[in-house]
Amino acid sequence: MPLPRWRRKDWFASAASRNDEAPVNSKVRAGVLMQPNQYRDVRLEKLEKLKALGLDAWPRKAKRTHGIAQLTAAYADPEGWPNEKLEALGLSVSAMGRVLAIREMGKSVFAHLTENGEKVQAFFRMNDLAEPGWEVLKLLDMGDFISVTGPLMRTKTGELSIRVKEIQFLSKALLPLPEKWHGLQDKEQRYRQRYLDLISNGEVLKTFQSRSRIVSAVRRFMEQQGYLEVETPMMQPIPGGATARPFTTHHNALDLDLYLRIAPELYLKRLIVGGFEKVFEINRNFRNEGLSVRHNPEFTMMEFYAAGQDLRDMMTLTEGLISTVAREVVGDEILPWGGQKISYAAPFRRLTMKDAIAEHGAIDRHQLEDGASVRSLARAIHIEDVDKKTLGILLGDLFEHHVEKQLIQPTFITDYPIELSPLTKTLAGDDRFVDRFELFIGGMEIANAYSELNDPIDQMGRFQAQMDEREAGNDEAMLLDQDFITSLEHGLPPTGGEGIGIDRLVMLLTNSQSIRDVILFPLMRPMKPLESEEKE
RNA sequence: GGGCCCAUAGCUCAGUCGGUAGAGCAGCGGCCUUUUAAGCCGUUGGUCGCGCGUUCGAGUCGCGCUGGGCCCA
Repeated sequence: MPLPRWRRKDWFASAASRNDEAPVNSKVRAGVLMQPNQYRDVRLEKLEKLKALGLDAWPRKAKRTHGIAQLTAAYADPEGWPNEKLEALGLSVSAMGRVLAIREMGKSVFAHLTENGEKVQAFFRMNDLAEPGWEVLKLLDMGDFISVTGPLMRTKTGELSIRVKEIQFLSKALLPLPEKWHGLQDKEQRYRQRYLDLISNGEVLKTFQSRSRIVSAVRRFMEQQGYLEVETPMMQPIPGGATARPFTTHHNALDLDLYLRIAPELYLKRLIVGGFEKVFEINRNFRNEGLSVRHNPEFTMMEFYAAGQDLRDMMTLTEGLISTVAREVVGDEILPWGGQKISYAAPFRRLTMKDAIAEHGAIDRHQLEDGASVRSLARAIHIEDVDKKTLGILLGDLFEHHVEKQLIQPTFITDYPIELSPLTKTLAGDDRFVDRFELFIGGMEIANAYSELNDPIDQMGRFQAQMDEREAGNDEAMLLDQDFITSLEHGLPPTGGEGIGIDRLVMLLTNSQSIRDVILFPLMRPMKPLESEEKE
């Protein structure tokens, strides 16, 4: 049996030599493959000197009695801890961190150590350092991880500092950090080498720490509401639950083509059929589409379903969730968004799709009831194939054009055309529209909720309509999932369901204008391999 | 997919009308035992993203390509 591709010796080499005619972008490859480099050479020499002093540049464990945050929280206040009191305390601490600034002053040196976004000053004096401390200090570079040990003190300017008696190298950095004042600005390099972005741009670390807290607060809120977190397949034989093009993959042992999920929806509903009352899932979806400031091909979505509930319940929960998370994580319900302010205080505004088009498009409401006038409104904004499209789809087009970007304050849009919503119950009394809302904030779609369609016969008809669309060439139309229909035939109770885009929520709460600023490693075209490697 | 913009030292950026490539930070050497982007003196470092063209001469002008950004679809 042949070895799998990745086990074969030549695989890395052949993978690396693809596109070998293409030129290399030299800007982003500095240091990547141990190319000669002025900075590394100097630091390698220092490394040799460390070894000559009998020191390990990469020991197994750091000497550490306190985290830097712990020290600053306890002792940074100059009122409570004036220098005399600190000296009298006589506490010797060991702290570790990355060296982000070094200020040499002859026979004394100041450095800032950072750990987890917090920093503390280390004060080295020739006379204070135990042998061979001064020799070791001369080998220190910015970017190195070190541990320092000594008593706490306060400098003349009042800054809490460690009067260092002992230095321990923890990790010698061979490459230099970006410029200390401006940080790393080049967007490409910030995304490709996110670690450098995190080290040198303090706000970036804060944003991603906020992201973690937001996800955690969302999870806590859902659990408090009685929802159970579940995990459903990310690899699906029939990608369903949304209209989008999927990524394909393959399982070898079963010789089975699979799709990365575009949504967990159909599996979560099966769980409600199976007897779960309230479930949620926070996980990645994958959609094979272009990139923009609001789209990354893999993105994080929370979907949740509650038996016995409808759209109104979902609205209440959503308002509560978002305003609570804003308060808990950011500490306020009114937050900046670009040059504007957004109020996350519940309740959010509610508006039907038609009313929204009328209001924001300055269009007479009656024109939206009549097919001919809707078509002419659509032509006026250069919608393609107007004559082939149904009224509902054209309403969606009008909404997108006139309204979406205008919805800065949180707004629930309701009463969606049935054509846009194959998995949703119709409105009582008007089967051209469905019981669905989308929540818009900051001009972005943040959430999408339904009173879930639980009539298997109706659902089969909707799938049929989607398959017809597929026949007609729309490769984003949904595929028939027979097993899902079967589950509905066993009985899905009335169910409220919703998806919330976590990345976009994080964008709003951290005032980040691009989704790439809230995804640690956004999708990038890979760098081309180096020529030197190919010439082996 | 279409349009516009960007790519110069490790990083942040200048570079005029086409005439042998510059600064700050970082690095290296020196001075400085309480500094805060420390300061002062000296100094190393360049495939100007890649290729082709125009020209006596291209970082600069033209075309193509690569990567990235923004806007639109």
